[in-house]
Amino acid sequence: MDQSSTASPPPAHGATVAHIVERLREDILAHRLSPGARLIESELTARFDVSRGPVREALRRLAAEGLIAHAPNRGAVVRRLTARDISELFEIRLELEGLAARRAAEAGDACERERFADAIRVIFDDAPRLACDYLAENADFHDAVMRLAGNRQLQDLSMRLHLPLIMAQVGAALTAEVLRLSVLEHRAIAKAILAQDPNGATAAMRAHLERAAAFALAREEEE
Amino acid sequence: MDQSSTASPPPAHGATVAHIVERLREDILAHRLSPGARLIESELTARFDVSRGPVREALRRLAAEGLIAHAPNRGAVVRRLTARDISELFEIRLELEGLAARRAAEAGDACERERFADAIRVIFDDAPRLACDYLAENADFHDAVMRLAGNRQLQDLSMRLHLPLIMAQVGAALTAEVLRLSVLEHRAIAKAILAQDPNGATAAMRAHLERAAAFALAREEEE
DNA sequence: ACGCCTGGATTGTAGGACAATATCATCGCC
DNA sequence: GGCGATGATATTGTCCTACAATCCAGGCGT
Repeated sequence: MDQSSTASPPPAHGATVAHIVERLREDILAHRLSPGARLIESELTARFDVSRGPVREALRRLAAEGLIAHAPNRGAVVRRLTARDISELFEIRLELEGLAARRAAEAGDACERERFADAIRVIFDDAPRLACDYLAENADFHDAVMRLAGNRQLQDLSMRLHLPLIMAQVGAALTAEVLRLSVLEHRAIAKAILAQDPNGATAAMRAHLERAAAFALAREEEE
Repeated sequence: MDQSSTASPPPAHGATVAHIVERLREDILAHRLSPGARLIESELTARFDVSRGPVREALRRLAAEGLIAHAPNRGAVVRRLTARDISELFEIRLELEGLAARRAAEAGDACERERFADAIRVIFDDAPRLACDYLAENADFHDAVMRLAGNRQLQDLSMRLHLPLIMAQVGAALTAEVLRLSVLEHRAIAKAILAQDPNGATAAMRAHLERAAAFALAREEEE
C-alpha cells in the first residue's frame, strides 16, 4: 500500500490541501489508484500525516473536479467513466474545441500567435513518441489552442471534460501507429490556425476528435 | 443583517451542508447578497448555528459551482461576472445549447418526447409574465431541452454556465416587451424540436441565445 | 431460508485551540 | 505634512478529540 508519497516534505502552511490533492490526482491519473478504489479518510490521514480536515477538503476538491465520486455516509471512490460518459464527453469536446480552434484561427494579436507557435513547436518533431510523452504533448497542444482562443471560461470548462481521466483509462492501448496519426492531425490543426483559416481549423479539430473518440470507445468496449 | 433563514428548522443529520448551500445560493441569486459581499466563516457559523466544518464545506461547494470566489487567507466573496465573463459564457452556451437542441430534435423515444411536451406546456400560455416567473420558466425550458437531448454530461456542464447568476445580475432590467419576445423564441425552438427538425432547432436556439447575449451585454455595459 | 438485530467501520458534525497570514491604523522619520 | 515601518486585529488554515448517525456484514432466532 505504499503510495510513494508518504514521506515527502511537509508543505508550507496553506499548501496542505493542495499537496494532498496533487498526490491523489497523480495516483489516480497514473492508475496507482484504480477506478472503484475506496478513499478512506482514516487511511489518508495516516498516509499524509494530517488531520481529517484537510483530507476531507481534498476529497471535496477532487469530487468537484470529477475525479472521484462521493456517496453520503459511504465515502469516496475513484470514478470510473462508462462508455456512455466517454461518448458524451467527446460529443461536447467536439463542439467546445471546435469553437476554440475557430477562435484561435481568428485571433489577431501577433504576440499571442507567436507564443502559440512557440508552445506547439514540439509537435513538429518527427521522432516517434512514447505513449506517456504523447499524453503530455497532447494535453499541452489542446491547452495552447484554448489559450490562443482567448476564452477563459472555455479554458476553465475544459478541465471538466476529463481528458486526462479518459486517457488514463484507455491510454494504455495507444500503439505507435495511432500516435503517429494523432501527431499528424495536430499538425493539420496547427497549420490551419497559423494560416488564420477558421473553417479549416474547426474542421481539422473535429476530425481529430472524432477519430480519437472512436478509438477510445473501441478500446473501452473491449472490456 | 437578518437573512431570513436564521431560525429555520435544523435539518436532519447529513443535510447540514446542503442546507447551508441552499440558503446561501438563494441569497446570492435573489441579490440579498450583492456581488463582492464577503462571506465570513464566523458570521456564517453564528447565523446557521453550526460549526466551522460544514460552513467551510458549503463555501467550497459554492466555489466549485462558481457562485463565489475564494482567495487564500482572504476568504470568500460573492462572485461578480464581468462583461467579458458574460460574453464568453454566452459564446459557450451557443455551442452547447445548440447541440442540445439538435440532439433533442433527433431524440426518438416517444415517451421522452411526451414528457418534454408536457414540461414545456407553460410556454404556450399567452398571458403576460412577471419577470421572476419568466426567469423560472426560462430555466425550466432550457433544462427540459437538455434532458430530452439525453446527454448527462451536458446537463452537468450547463450548471457551470451560470445562467442564474447572469440573470440575477441583469434580470432586473427585463421589460414586458423583451419577455414577450423571449417566449416567442422559446416556442419557435420547441416547435422545431417537436417537429424533429434538428437544423431548425439548432438555428432557433442559437438565434435566441444571440439575442439574449446582446441584451445582457447591453444592460451590463450601462454601468 | 428468511428476516431481524447487533456490532464494527466510516462518515458527519461539534467545539476548542493555535499558527499563519492579511488588513488596517498608528507612529516615527525624513 | 507625506511616507514607510510597526503593531493590533480580523480571518483563515490546520490540528485534535469526541460523539452521533449511518451503512454493511454477519450472526441469531424463527
